[in-house]
Amino acid sequence: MQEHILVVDDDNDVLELLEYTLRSAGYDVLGFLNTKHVREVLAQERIDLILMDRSLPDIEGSLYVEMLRSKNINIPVIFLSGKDSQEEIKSAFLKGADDYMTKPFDVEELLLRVKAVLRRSNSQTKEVVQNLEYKDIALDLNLQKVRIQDQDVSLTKLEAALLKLLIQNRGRVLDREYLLKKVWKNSQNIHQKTVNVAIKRLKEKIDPSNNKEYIKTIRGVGYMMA
Amino acid sequence: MQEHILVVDDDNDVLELLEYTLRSAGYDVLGFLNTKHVREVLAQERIDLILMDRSLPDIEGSLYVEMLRSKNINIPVIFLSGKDSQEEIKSAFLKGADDYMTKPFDVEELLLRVKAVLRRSNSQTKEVVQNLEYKDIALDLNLQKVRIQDQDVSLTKLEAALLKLLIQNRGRVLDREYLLKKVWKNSQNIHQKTVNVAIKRLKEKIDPSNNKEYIKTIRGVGYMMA
DNA sequence: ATTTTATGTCACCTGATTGTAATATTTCTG
DNA sequence: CAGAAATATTACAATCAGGTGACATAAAAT
Repeated sequence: MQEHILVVDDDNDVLELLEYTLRSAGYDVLGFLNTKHVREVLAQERIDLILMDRSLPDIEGSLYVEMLRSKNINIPVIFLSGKDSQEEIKSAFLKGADDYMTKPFDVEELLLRVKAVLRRSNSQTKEVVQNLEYKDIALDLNLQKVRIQDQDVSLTKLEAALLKLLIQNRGRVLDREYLLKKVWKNSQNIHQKTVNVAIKRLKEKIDPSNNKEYIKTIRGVGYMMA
Repeated sequence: MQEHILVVDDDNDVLELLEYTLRSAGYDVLGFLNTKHVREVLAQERIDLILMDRSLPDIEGSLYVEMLRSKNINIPVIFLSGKDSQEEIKSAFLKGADDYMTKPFDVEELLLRVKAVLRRSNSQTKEVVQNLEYKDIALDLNLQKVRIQDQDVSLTKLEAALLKLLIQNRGRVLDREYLLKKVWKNSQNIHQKTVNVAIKRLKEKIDPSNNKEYIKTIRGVGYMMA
């Protein structure tokens, strides 16, 4: 999957250079001239690395990173700075930097350092898939199977995605349009009837004798799990 | 737990300075004047970080690291070097460096960079280059061999890396994206289908008669052991 | 430099999955 | 209860995911 890099630099020329360079190297780049909206973005997007100028209009970059670290946001940070004194560099590391480059920097070296930092930090992100439960159904999203009353049933990708959504939204009716958007994602021109069939197939898997009523049909609307 | 740092520098004065500095900072330090016994040490001890001079008597430091990386030894490395040209620095990163400091260096900055690298890599490289077992498979990572029911089978680099990852994550499904990142590392533009072929070849090696089911395919997701 | 080995890619095959359309059944309304 | 609308069921074709063997290139060994 593409890696996402957030860049903050108040010099528009430098920012554009960084954006261009990183995009050319295949990264997804979000560039900002100040830190105003950075918190929101971090809350909403998956960011793998932050490149940050130190001298920003609103706040000193390393102070901002120190604040992030204090909020337990441990995304790797590489500082870019015109200041190259030992003291400046050391204080940046103390505030949570992963690397520090002084301007003017060689873009190739920057790319290599970016890569090096990502290599170390990424593998740390072993996503732990949480499993969901509903009544006597235990959905294992890792193995894509359900355990129902000590019976293991394996699901297909589609079935697993459907069941996950239903369990996550238990008590809420999910209409076909919503299901198509969430489960079938970008696929174009999928008929709403397709949902009916998919639900039917899922029902058959998790309740072959058809006496459990895990999934309820809400006529005229969609489906739900009680 | 105390962290173990291996230092290689052919200048005895520098080596002693590094040993003293790092020990004072609470690390366990193993110092060497050349790379002769490094491989053995790596095989026996848990090493968390390597500090390496580039100009060594027996081999250029970055070439040595490149060799280690090619053997799937991914312990973080910080280079120390008198050479400060862009080309030198870039080539070091290309060969697998995590950071690069030019001599003469500020010891405090060195300590901070050491700390930064260790912070990122810690959870990852906790294990010694150890041998792993799974059922009746014993994987020897140093010799790149498996012993299966008293049969020695030699593996390729790729096969060993794959099998290592699978065994380490037994019970967990590893998807193709994850495998590409961990096993194929930085290589760009590798097709996900390539994983299928690699797994197939590994299966063939460790289970020629194809009746053991060591590696299970989870359709739509990836592969797992157990 | 030559030979061998390792590895990525491709084409093809198989079986599983899934969308669709045709048909049956249920549910709702009057 | 009849008729219409919604949903369930079934069958079938298209697609897809993964396995397999062949081949070309890259890497390693000699």
